[in-house]
Amino acid sequence: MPRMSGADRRRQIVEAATEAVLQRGLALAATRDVTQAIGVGSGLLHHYFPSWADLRAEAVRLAVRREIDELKAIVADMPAIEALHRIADWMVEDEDMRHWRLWLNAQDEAHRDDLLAGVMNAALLDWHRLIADLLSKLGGGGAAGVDAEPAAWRLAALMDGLAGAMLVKGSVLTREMARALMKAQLHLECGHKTCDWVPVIE
Amino acid sequence: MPRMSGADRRRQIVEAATEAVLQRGLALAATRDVTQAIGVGSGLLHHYFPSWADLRAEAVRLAVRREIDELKAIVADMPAIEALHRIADWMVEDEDMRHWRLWLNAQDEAHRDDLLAGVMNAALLDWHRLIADLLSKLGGGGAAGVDAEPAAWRLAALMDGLAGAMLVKGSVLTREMARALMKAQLHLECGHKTCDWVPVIE
DNA sequence: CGCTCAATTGAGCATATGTTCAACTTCAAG
DNA sequence: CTTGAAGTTGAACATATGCTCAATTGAGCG
Repeated sequence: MPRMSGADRRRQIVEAATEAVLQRGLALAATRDVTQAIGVGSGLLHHYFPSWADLRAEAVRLAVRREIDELKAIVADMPAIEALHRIADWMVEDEDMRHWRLWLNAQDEAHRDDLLAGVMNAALLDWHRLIADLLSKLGGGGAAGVDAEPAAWRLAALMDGLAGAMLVKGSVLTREMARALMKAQLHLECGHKTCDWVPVIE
Repeated sequence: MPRMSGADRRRQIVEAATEAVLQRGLALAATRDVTQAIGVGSGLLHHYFPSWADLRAEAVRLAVRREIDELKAIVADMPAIEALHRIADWMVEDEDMRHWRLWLNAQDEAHRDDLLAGVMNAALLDWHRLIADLLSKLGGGGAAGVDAEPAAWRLAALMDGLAGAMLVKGSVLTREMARALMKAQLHLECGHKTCDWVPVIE
C-alpha cells in the first residue's frame, strides 16, 4: 500500500523473491508469492521486471552472492588449511540446507533458462576462486605445493555432488559421511605435510 | 487405437514416458506428451497409473536402470583400472548428455517427490556399488589397497558434481576439463602403483 | 490550487496442467 | 447370439501460471 521510490521498491521485490525462491524452490515459486508477501498488485512486479524469469534470476543471484560472501567472512582471518576444513563443516551445518537446495536447483534449472545459466556460471567461478585462493596459500608460495586450480575444481565439484546426493530424502549418504568424505578429499589433495586430519568412515 | 493387453499397454506407456522425460525434462514433461506420442486418450494413462507422479517415477527408474546396465555391460570384461578410466570417458561421451540431465534433474526434483526420492536413492546405491566393486578388485584382494567404499563415494559424487557444473550453458568447466579432473581423481585415489595416468590441465 | 509524472491497481486473458467419469468399443467365453 | 469384463475415449473441470492494460492514486512543484 505505501508508496515507495522506484529503487527501494525494486530492492524490496528482489528481497521477497529471494525469500520465495529459497522457501518454495525455483519450480514452485511464483509471481504471486512475491506480490502477496509484500502486499502489492501483480502489475507492479511487471513494472519493475519485464518477466518472472528476470526477477527470478536476480533473486538467485542475490541469494548465492550472500551465501558466498558470508562464507568468505567466516573464513577471512583463518589460516588456509583451517579455512578449508571450516568450509567442509559449513557445508553440512545448515539445518534445512535451503541454500544448497537452491544452488542445485538453480544449476538444474539453468538448462532451460539462459539468465540463470549466466548467474550460476558466475557463482561457480566465485566458488572455485575462493577455494583455489586458499589452496594456493598452502604451499608456501610456489614450487612443490598443491596444484591449486584443478584441486579447487575437484573440491568444489565434490561438494556439489555430495550435497546433491545428501539432499535426497532418506539418502544413505548422511551428513556425517559427507563431511568425512570432504575432509578425506582435503587429505588427498593437500597431502600429509599440510593436513594431519585422518578420515574415518565406519 | 489398436487394442492391447494390459501388460503390453502398460509397458508402452512407461516407454513413452521415459522418452518424454528424457527429451523435455521432468519439469516440462506432461501427461499429454505421453498420450499424444502413442495416440491414446488421456483417461487410459490414469487407468494404468493413479497419477502422473507414479508414471514419472517409473519412467525415471527405467531410464536410470538402463543407463547403469549399459555401462555395466561396457565395462564387464575389462581389468578394473581400465574400467574405471572407461567410466570417466563414458561420462563425457554422450553428445547431448540427456541421461546426466535426467539424473541431476531427478535428484533435484526428489526434494518434492517421495517416489522419485526412492528411485534416486536406489540408483545412487547401484552407482556407488559399481564403482566400489571395481575399486576393491584393484588392491589384489585385501591388505594395503584402496579403501573402496569411501573412495567410491568420492568418485561417484565427483562425477555428479562435475556433470552439474558442466551442463550449465556456457560453463567454464568444459568436457575435457571434467574428464581430466576425473582421471586425476582416479590418480589420487589409486596411487602411483595401480594407476599410471598423469593428469594434465592447461 | 492544478498539473504532471511515476507508482500502483486488479480484473481479466491466454495458456497449461493433472484428473474425472459416464459412455463406448472390442473381444473372448458361455 | 448373449453377456460381461477389460480396454478405451475425450469433453469437461478445477486449478495454477505469467502477463496486459485501462484506470486510479499520490506526491511534489510551480
